[in-house]
Amino acid sequence: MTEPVSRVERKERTRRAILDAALELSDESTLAAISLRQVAKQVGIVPTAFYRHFDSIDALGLALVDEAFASLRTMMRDIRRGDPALADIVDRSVSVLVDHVHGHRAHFLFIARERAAGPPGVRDEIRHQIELFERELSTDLARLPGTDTWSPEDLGVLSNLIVTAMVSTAESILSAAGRPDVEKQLVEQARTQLRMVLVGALNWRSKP
Amino acid sequence: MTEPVSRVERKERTRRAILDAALELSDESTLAAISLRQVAKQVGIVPTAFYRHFDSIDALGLALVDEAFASLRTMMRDIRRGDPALADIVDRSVSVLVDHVHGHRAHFLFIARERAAGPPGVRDEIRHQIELFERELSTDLARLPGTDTWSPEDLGVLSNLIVTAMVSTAESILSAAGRPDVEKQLVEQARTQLRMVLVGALNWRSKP
DNA sequence: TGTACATCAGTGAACGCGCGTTCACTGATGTAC
DNA sequence: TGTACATCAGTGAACGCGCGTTCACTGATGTAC
Repeated sequence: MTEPVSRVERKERTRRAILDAALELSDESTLAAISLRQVAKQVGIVPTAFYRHFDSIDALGLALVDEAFASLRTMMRDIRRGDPALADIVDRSVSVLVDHVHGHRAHFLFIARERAAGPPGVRDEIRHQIELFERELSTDLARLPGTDTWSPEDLGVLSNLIVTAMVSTAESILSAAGRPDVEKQLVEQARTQLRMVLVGALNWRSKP
Repeated sequence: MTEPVSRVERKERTRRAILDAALELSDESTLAAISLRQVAKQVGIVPTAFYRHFDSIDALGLALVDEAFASLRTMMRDIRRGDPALADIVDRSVSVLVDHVHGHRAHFLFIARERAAGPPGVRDEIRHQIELFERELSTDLARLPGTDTWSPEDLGVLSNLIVTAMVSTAESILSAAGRPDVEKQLVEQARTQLRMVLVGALNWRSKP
């Protein structure tokens, strides 16, 4: 019993299949090295049908960036939710990050690769989105007790340090796929790093 | 008056030209997206002559990784030299890093790109080399006063955090090329981050 | 409800082009005697 | 010093292949009346 499917719905399914195929293919290489024909073949359409959905591989790349960061924002909301005590903020944050890396493996891999090697437009967009994350984190940090004496600059610097460390943690976990012992060690390392940074932060006083 | 040139010397010059051409081309894209023919054209040799020097673009990539890390080791030696007091270790390290990023711009760019998006062999080699750096840094850190009570694990974790932050700083500086005000801010940020981390480290006690 | 027409996702042939790799070659440099 | 031969970096033709893009098309779905 196959349901009847509208034209719009069918088109959306193909679009979805193209995005997934591109994600999967760039898993083993990078968007810059993927051909329109490879994507079409993987989807099971003729190469020219690609143009019904995207103008070029680059345009497809920008769509993937949007998707990936949408899922990252979900993650940030997950971390904020519950308004946890300072004591377990580290454990909670790392756990949520690790869960999302597993749940959105392809998206994380895509961002990690294209951040460094994607087409210029894609690269800029990723850089910009990460900056937005840092600013959001700054705002969150300003609400923590003990940061009253901090300058806005130092808050930004701290938030950049944390985001950098977490991006690096996510990348390491991705490359440790299939080795649970290595991953466990990486998770422990991430927690210790965040704690070290927090110890530094709590003993920090901004210059006047 | 042109000097006579030996066959060996001539070959070495062409090899050099191939490496430089690949560095320059991967500047705008990534090794995975560069063709043997593009490299040959840039060098001014016929495509087949490439094989006199390298088996494939991947082999060329590995040679570039070796080169780039050789220059990074020079940098590490520069930082260690002079056995500086704890007080200015941060300023010295950041200054040396920034100098080397400017002096070896192409190599740093190459590593930054290929670390995330290069051919698997190249990626693994870069990862391995960065690990070696972390271990070296661990050894250096163990010599600092105040780390007597630290476990080897925590030393490794700290050294990973520092290397991650410095890699990220190098990448930011590269993408701030031509904007000295932005770069100045990034350098200041790197210094503050290292100081924050050191404050954290000095107040840290490893679990028993 | 039935008919006639419009829309448009996907098709398939065709194009010129750059790709990696093979092969037999050339001619300057190097070596043995 | 002069000659005969070996080496080997670079040449150039040729190959089959996958590339992005064009174009006119098909036929199922959607819409107007």
